Amino acid sequence: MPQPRTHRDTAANRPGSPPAAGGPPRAHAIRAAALELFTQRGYAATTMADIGAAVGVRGPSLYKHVSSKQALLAQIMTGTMDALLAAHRTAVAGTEDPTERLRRATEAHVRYHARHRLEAFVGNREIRSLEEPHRTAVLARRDAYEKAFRELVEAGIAAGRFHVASARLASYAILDLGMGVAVWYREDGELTEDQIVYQYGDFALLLVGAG
Amino acid sequence: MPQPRTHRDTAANRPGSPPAAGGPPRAHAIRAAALELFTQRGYAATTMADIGAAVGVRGPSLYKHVSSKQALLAQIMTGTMDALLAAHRTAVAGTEDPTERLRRATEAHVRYHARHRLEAFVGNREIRSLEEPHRTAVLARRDAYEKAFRELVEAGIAAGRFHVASARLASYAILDLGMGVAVWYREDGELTEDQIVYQYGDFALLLVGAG
DNA sequence: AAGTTCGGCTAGTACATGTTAGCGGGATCG
DNA sequence: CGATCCCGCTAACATGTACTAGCCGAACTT
Repeated sequence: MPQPRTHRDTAANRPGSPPAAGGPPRAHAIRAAALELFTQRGYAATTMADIGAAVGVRGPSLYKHVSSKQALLAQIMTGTMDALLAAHRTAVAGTEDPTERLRRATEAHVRYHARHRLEAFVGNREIRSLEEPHRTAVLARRDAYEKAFRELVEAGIAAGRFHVASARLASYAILDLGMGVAVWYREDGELTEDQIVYQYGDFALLLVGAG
Repeated sequence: MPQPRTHRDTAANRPGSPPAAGGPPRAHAIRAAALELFTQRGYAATTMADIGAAVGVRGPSLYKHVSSKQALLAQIMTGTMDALLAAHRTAVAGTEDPTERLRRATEAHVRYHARHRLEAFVGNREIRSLEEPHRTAVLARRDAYEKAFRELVEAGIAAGRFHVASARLASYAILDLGMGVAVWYREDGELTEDQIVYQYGDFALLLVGAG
């Protein structure tokens, strides 16, 4: 028999807690816990009770803050894709030089996958767990992102600055490099974020035969 | 109420079917169906009934041929890692030249991920679904594979043939390239297996600054 | 002080799923 | 021709899980 339970008085529980940007703080903590668990175990293998336990609450209590497990995933995935696209646009906005544009886009890509590795990891792997209409929406953004990179490479080829047989293959390769970072990067690893970012930027230019 | 069912008479059902290598033909068909479904939906989201339906049989009937869903996954994963390690050993056996060894290892890596993309895909993504002791066994083989690549790069650096800041980073990059292939490669795509293999072999040498 | 809101909790519902038990038909073997 | 084996089936079991219903205490509001 479970013992009788009374209310817990955690820091996040107290109404006096610091009001965070981006919605109620509790909902934010739940999304963060879900993100971690989705990364570790996968969406299907994560239960609402697991997520609840991670924030010090029973499974059903989560429904006071989020509408469903699927909504939790959808928020994570669409937010991630939007952030990635925004980072890309900012990166390429500053210059018209093809080499510099590709370098900056690659650096932004890799930096995002290192700094937000959980989001990027889940964003890449759980597309199949997303139900419609969110899946279509996320896939559309993914395609747009991929296309943007491919066009960057094509522009460099057209300008005679890049020398590579297939723009498609080169852009896939660069994108895959970044996604790999989200898999193995650790903040306490032997390579710093900047080291990886700059090195991978160089790799991208080598791949397309620039300079 | 479901209608009464009688025995189906599928090709794979008839005892006179061609005896295939590698065990009873029915068990092989089940593994193949499981592989495809694990790829599409993930291990946790695939049910025994799904696998059964793919081979024209009810879920429980599968237990006449396999011992459990987990065993199905374990067979796929350990078989894949063994095949990958074997391909690597064969690839590097022919020469002592660091550049040529890295090229051949990369080509073998990429070719495996293209030709056996389902196995490679599941092998990369479902490690967390593997229970002990299989998970530890597969991870050990994965580490060995990764280490073999890193040592290939280190050997080239030591010989003064490669010029790259971090052997670890370069080997991760090369391995990630191959894994990406398993995600997007399609037999009917616009790039042939050989085109990808040779191009990626070149990419690997560019990354490590050979030549 | 009374009422309202917030956000926990337990209990319960509806359903899905891995696996076992046991049945039965057809092919093979002696 | 009878026994056995192979391999399908349905039924059932045990468990797990997303989510709903409804209760209740504490804090905030007026």
